[in-house]
Amino acid sequence: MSTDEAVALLREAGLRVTPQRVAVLKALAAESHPTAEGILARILPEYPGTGLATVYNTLAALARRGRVLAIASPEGRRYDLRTEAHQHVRCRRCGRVEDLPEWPGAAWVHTVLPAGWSAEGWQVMVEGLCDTCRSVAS
Amino acid sequence: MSTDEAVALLREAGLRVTPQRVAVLKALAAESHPTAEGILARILPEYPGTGLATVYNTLAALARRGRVLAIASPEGRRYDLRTEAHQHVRCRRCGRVEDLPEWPGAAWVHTVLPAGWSAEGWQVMVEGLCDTCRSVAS
DNA sequence: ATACGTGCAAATACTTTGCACGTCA
DNA sequence: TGACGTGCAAAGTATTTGCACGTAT
Repeated sequence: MSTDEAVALLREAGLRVTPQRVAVLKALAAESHPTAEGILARILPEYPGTGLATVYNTLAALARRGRVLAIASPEGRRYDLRTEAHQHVRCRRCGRVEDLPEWPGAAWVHTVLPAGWSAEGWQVMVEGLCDTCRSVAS
Repeated sequence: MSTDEAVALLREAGLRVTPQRVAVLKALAAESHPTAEGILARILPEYPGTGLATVYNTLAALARRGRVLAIASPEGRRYDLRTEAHQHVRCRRCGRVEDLPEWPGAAWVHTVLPAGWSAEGWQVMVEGLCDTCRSVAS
């Protein structure tokens, strides 16, 4: 993601543009589903002194506005620049997360909700082992 | 779940039978997808003094043997007596989780994995608002 | 100018672990 | 009896919050 794109995204979201926020967005685009720590690690070389709290604050602000998706997993949260892909595979050994192509079950969702519930979205999480972890010991 | 069923489940899993573990299993059966705290709260009246660590230990032991499923969500983990249902709805306001009937497209999973990955399971999490939260303010 | 964002540190969960004692098999 | 489980407390992690200072608009 270019700086200009990051700036535009922040403005559209109604957030002030700061170098740290631009850096968070670039880190989100550069790495697939990073953790907050992973994002910070990517930012520090360019902006030493950036605080982890700022990363969390930025992610929370973006998530509240629907620009970023928080993915809960047993190894902690990971973040995703929200695209239309809400289906992921997670490696049970290393926690890595990757996208999957679109899930064909969207119509099914609306036919099976318990009475009185409404659906606003969904996530599919496939669990398995990634290429790297499979090639290492078992 | 009856005491006898709980005892049988523990024996099958190769775990020692203790009153606390039986109580954890009964709590899991009595409440839909409780949190560790919720399980403890349900146990305390009958077994005052039970420790939260014991609940976590029991859940971890059962999860390791595949008798219980840990469900990660932004509001923390919830636990489920493992049945074959791995599709859930979660209320975005109160965090409640309920089961959905089986999604008929399991075959899809195996056709979309990234190269080199293997799949061991999957979960579908639909997000929305539950009946109670919908009827309260917006 | 002023509201919002930042960095630090402290606070808050939530979950795991160490240890001495008790108990199931 | 001996290994495993329990309860308590302490230790980890992960995330959020308070506050004084800085900066984007």
